[in-house]
Parts: sequence; C-alpha cells; structure tokens
Amino acid sequence: MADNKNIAERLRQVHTLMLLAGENRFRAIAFDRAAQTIEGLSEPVDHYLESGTLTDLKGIGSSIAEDIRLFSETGSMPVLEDLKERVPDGLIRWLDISGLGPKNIVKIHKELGITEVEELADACRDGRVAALPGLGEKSAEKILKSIEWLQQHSQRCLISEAREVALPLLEVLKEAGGVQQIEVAGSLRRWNETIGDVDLLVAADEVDNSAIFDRFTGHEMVVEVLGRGETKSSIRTESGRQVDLRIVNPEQFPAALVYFTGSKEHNIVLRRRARERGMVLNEYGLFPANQDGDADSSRPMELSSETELYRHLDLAWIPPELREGRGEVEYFESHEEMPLVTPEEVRGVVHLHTTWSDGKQTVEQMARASIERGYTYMGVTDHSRSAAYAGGLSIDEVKKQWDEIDRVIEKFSSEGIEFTIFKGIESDILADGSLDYPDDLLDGFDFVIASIHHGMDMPREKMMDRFRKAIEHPAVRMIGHPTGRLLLRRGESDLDMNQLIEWAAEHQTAIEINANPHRLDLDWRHGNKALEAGLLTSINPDAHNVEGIDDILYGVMIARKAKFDSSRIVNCLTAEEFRRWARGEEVEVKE
DNA sequence: GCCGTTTTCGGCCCGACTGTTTTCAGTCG
Repeated sequence: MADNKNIAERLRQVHTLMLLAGENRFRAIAFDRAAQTIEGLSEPVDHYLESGTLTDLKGIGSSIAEDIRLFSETGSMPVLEDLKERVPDGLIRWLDISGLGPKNIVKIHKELGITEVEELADACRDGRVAALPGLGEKSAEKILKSIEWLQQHSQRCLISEAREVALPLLEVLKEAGGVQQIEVAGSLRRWNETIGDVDLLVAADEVDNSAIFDRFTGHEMVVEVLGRGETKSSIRTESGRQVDLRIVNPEQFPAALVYFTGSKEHNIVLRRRARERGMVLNEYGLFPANQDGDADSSRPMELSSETELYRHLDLAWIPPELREGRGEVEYFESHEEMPLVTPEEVRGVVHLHTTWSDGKQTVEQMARASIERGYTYMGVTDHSRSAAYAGGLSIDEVKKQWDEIDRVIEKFSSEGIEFTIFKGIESDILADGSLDYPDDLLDGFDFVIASIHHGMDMPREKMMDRFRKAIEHPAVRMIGHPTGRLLLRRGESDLDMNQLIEWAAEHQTAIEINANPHRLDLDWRHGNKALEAGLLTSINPDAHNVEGIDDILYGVMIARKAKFDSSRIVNCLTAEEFRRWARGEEVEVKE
C-alpha cells in the first residue's frame, strides 16, 4: 500500500524532472497540481482506487490516475523511472540556485556536459558559462554568487527568525515620508512555519518611491542590494534573508496585497474565478476583460479593501493564514466566516518545563509569568525519568515536585491570587509503547502528555504501535509533538497521521500543536482530517523559560491554519472544565 | 496532462526585473 504523502512526493519528482528534461511546461505543471490534490486528501488514495473515483478528483485525469495505480500496485511509476534515467541526479540541486531556472540549466548541462554544482561553479569562474549564447559575464557572476550564498545559508528560515527581520523594517518604513499603508505579505503573512523571502508591500504616490527605497536599502541590517527598479527593490540582510519591497499606488493596494500574500495556488484559483466572471485579476487591480481577453486597464473596479475584491469574486474575505489552496475558496463561497481560535481564547499554559528538569525557571516564576500574560491556569509537565539528558524526574523527585506545587498553590491562595496549577508530566513513550512510570504513579498526575524522544526513526508499524498503546493508556490525555520534527534540522518520524488522528479522536485524547517555532507539530496540513474526525488539540508552548510562553501566538496561528475553533482546543476550556476533561469526562465539541 | 454554465481543442495567471539583446527570453514571486 502506498500512502498519499509518498505518492504526492513521486508526482512532485515527475514535475521537477520534467522541467529539467525540457518537457512541455504545462504537462509538468499537471503533475504538480495532481500532487497538491493528493496531499490535501483526508482518505487514503487506495480508497479512491478501489471505488474507481480517482479521476473525479481535480487535476487527476486518466493518465495520472494510471500512474498512481501502477505505483500503488507495483511500487514503481514508469513515467518517473524513465525520467530518472534521462536526467542526471546532480542537476536537481541546480534548481536551488536562485536566478538559474530550468531553461538555462538544460542549456548549460548540454553544452558543457557537467552535472554537479561544484563543476558549475568552476565553469562560472573560468568563463565557460559566460561564453554560452544568451548568457554572459553578469549571468555567470550571479550564478556563482548564488552558489556561494547557498553554501553558507540555508534557503529558508523559521517564521520566528523572519519576523525578527520583518518587524524592524516595518517600523522604519512606517515612518518614511509618503508611506500611506504598509503590510507584511507573502508566506509570513500566511503564518507558514518556514519562510523563504520576506515580502513587504507599501502604498505610496509614485513621487515618494525613491525616498522610500533609500530608507529600505539604507537600513543597518542590509548587507547587499540585489536589485532596485521603479516599483520593486530587493535586499539581503546580515542574517542571510532576502527581503523584497514593492511600492504600489494606494488604489492598487488591495489587489497587490492579495497578490503578494498568495499562496500561488490560492491566487491561481482567484484568477480563474475572475476570468469566469469576465474580469482579469492582476497585482494592480481587478479589470473588465476586453474582447481579446486582456485587462481593460482604463476601467479598474474600485477597491478600497481586500474584502471588496473578494466580494467581486462572490466570496467572503478569506483570512491570510487560510490562503493555501486547500478548499478555502469553496468554503467562503457559502460561508461569511470560519470559526477560528483567537489568542484571547487561550486560557491555560499546559506544556511547560521548570528547573525540576530542563527548564530555566521555577514553578512559581513560570506561574507568575503566566498570570502576567493573562492566563488563568497552567500545567507543569517536566520530563519523565528516562529523559536523562533533560533531567527527567525520578519517582522520588516527582513527589517532591508535587509538594512544591502545593506550596506555590498555598502561597498564591494566601496572596489572594486565583490561579490553578495542574500537576502534569511529559512522559516518554518507550520503545515498546509503554510509559515511563508505573501506573499508580501516573494516576497521581492531573494529566499526562505522552511524547516520543527516543527511537524516532523506527519503522512505521512500530511507531504506530507505540502511539496506539499510549493513546489507549487511561492516564494519557495528550500526545506531544507527534512527528518529532525540528524544522530545517531534523525530519519527521514515519507515521500514518490520518490513522493517528482517528485513534486520538476516538479516545478524546488531544494531539498537541506544539507552538515552539522549531516544531509547530501537529502540522496544520492535517487540519482537514482533524476537523472531519473531531480531533481535540491543545496549543502548547513547550516553554523552557518565561519567554517561551509567548510562543503560544505561533501555536494559535497554526491552529487557525488547521481550522481549529476554540471548542476543539482543550486549553481554551476554563480551569474547571480542563480538570474534568483531564479526568476523562466528555467535553462538548461544537458541530 | 487536464479541463469545459461560451470550448472535446486550445488554452493553461500575470507582470517586473535583469541581462543579453536590438525586440526578447528567462526567472521570480
């Protein structure tokens, strides 16, 4: 049996290799679209194969359906195998070089007979690339620079790092003369977990553009100006980030904001909708189409906001974090809004570490910091005993910690502070699926988060078996960071996430959204499945110090991307309701 | 390769910027 992720990955490979093989662009894109569709499914592809409904799916015709069927039955996809034979492995890495695309990759490869990035760098240095028709000195120099940059920096960064670049620039540009509106756009506005480039958008009258660009390119963070035109400029920061700034007229701002927020997939759907309604949508506005189908730019629709633009396309305004081409457009055709959790609705901080294990602050300090931030309860969840590297608690230490928590509770009570502290634990799930303490001790906790910290690369069946046993354990109320991933550093465990979601939903066990920007795990891409299954979650900062509590914001935004409203988030419950849920009582989930 | 409330063929999102060119192709977002 082939799982959806695996199939989508193969289809993506076909797309990439077709570009490098110089195949028809649209044929290649068809495979990319099919991959997108498969990824968004909440049922396994085999279900569609068996019922013969695969070709009912958007972007999957008889040809790709056959490729998928063959792959599912034989584990091999002939169209992919054929491409792999024709395209050298090394070329795939060339696509990461910014400024170099498939056309020139094919040209350089064919003319010079080279396949490795290092060979390409040499060919740029010794003039062979510059001598090719259509390329020149500057192209060679640009490619070489990109290769060198690539070797020093990873292409993407965490959303937290991107915000550190974007927010100061935003502040400085706000103060620049002539700036009427300014917004962060791109994947950062959509709250994606990793970010490539930072996009900024400004509304200003043209006469002011030059001064605004001066402010931008002159900022102290800037180490290189990559380009500067009339309306667009790009810079690189000392941290290696590329930032693009676009300036448009105020009347163009709404359309430009939609356009630069993306995603690409979302924009394509919007443009198609505009076409279907006799209009053309571009970054400058929404225009009636003339007889040739081009935009009649003399008659722009008047737009004062994104909302109006969506209205013209018979849609309600779609929050940026949902604009991922995963069914949001269909939803907002018939709904005015989607119920989504807000930061204010989170009431408790229920996954945090203290000095008892690897946290930096005491129980009392973490509690006071939570109170300052407006939370009404917290759950202390230090590491269990086998997490030796993180100072996991022995049975004896657990009991001492309980005493300390009781002392803090008493102290608060004497100070007249209303704040609830739950005694929790982040228990390791051991290799055989059992937990890290005897059952009678586990019963003594208010709640248990079960997480895997060891043996994360076991085969899928073993991993699933471990999680199943943990979910079935009566003391366990939450699963922590299910895939174990560390973004940009470590991959995910091999899991059947749909199955895991179903098991957890059956037991009313929550799967946390770990809000630490290095994790953001559960992945929002499982949101549709989680919604169908009625999965509960908890937005958990996994804080190891006071500042870590603020990561809850990232968790809230990821929960919104995953379409959670507060009724399915256990730390949006009141302290009393949380206590009842932790005891295993049913909680009300809104339909 | 996919798709159709104008279409079973001929489109497929659209424009800025750059560099290599003399009118445009490639790349990016």
